[in-house]
Amino acid sequence: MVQEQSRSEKTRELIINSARKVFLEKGYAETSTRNIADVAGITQPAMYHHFNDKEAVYLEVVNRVGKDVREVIGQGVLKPRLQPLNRLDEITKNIFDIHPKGVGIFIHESYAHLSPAGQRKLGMLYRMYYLDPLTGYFNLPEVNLRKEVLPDEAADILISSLNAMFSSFYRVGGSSISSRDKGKLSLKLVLFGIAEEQD
Amino acid sequence: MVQEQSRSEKTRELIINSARKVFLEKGYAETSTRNIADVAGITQPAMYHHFNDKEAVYLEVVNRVGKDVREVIGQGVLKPRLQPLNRLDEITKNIFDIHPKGVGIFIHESYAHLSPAGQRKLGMLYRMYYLDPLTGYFNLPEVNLRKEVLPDEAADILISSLNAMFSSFYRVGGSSISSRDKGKLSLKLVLFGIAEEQD
DNA sequence: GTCTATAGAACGATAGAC
DNA sequence: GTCTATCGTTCTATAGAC
Repeated sequence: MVQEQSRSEKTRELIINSARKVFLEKGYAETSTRNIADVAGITQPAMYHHFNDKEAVYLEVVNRVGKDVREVIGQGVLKPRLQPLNRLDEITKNIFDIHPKGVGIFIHESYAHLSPAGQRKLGMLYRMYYLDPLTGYFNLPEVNLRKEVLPDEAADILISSLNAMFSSFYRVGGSSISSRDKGKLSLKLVLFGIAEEQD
Repeated sequence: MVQEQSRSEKTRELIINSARKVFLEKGYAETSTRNIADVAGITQPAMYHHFNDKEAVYLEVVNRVGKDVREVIGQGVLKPRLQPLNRLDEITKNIFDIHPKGVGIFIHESYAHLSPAGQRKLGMLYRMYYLDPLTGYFNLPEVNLRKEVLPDEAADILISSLNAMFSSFYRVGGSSISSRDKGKLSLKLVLFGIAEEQD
């Protein structure tokens, strides 16, 4: 049952998709409502006919992006042919493909600039679309977490630590290895550490 | 040979110490020149008699903070009585004591808001005061790094990953363990990973 | 050396014509 | 539903009196 889209709905979608590009690239604080309007090809005040304020646009974008993230995590967790490590490698690769400048600039750095209500909502969306699906991976029987770390903590640490390596000043593994292998190496470092375990 | 401090030098020191508090707490972008002047008890334009611009104040602050960081790392590396892990635990505790909101908000998040010359200088200061001293630790013969990771990469990963855990939405180890033990646990997770190594 | 006053730019958001 | 015009705020930085 495909519903015909009104002109207003089309413009609203256009704004969301334009905002998605800019918010993912620059984060909430560095994105102006004029940036979004320019990409959408409308004037800045026209945006306010479709959304109450900048925060409402952002949270709708997080909702859209989050659904994509949940989808790629869900796909990855259920791939039975792959070893667990390769499955997680595919998951994290897909997450960072969605976030060209990392997850932190899109989610974590935006948090402080929202209203209290917006902060609560962002925390909820982050948990629902990023952390809970990843917790599903760490709950798999074939994944062995260290006993001090709970599955939902592991999900948060994984995203935050990978993001830190992703946007680091330096580059892991030297300049000779491909970015694909760097992702896999970063993942191994988060999972198994940067040092050899002592006896 | 103690030199008497002129009034101008005293005001300059006052500005730097006030700016240090605010920059460490909020980072470069969220700190206004009025914030700094208010804490110093002067008017905002008076600052411009002592510094060319906001960036110059920030880079002088990074220079001061950085010297303190190099100092606590140097002290920690040379403590021969402690086991290497306890030594690194003491080092990272002291680094994060200097940065009440983490290293990232002070260094990494400021980078994008500086001029190209300022970015080069910040990168230089970060390497000189944070990474190089920590590389000294990872070069110690009793520290066993994973073979894929070079000592200077380890230094960068350590600071970035600890910072990510420090400012994470969630809290490692549950609410029952003290923040002191959380620091030690976070350090272990960076060094040895969050998962059990496979056979 | 520090002040008042203000320039000049960017921002989020609103008013009101069409 | 979209536009032009503009309000009110905040920001870095400068001009010029004292």
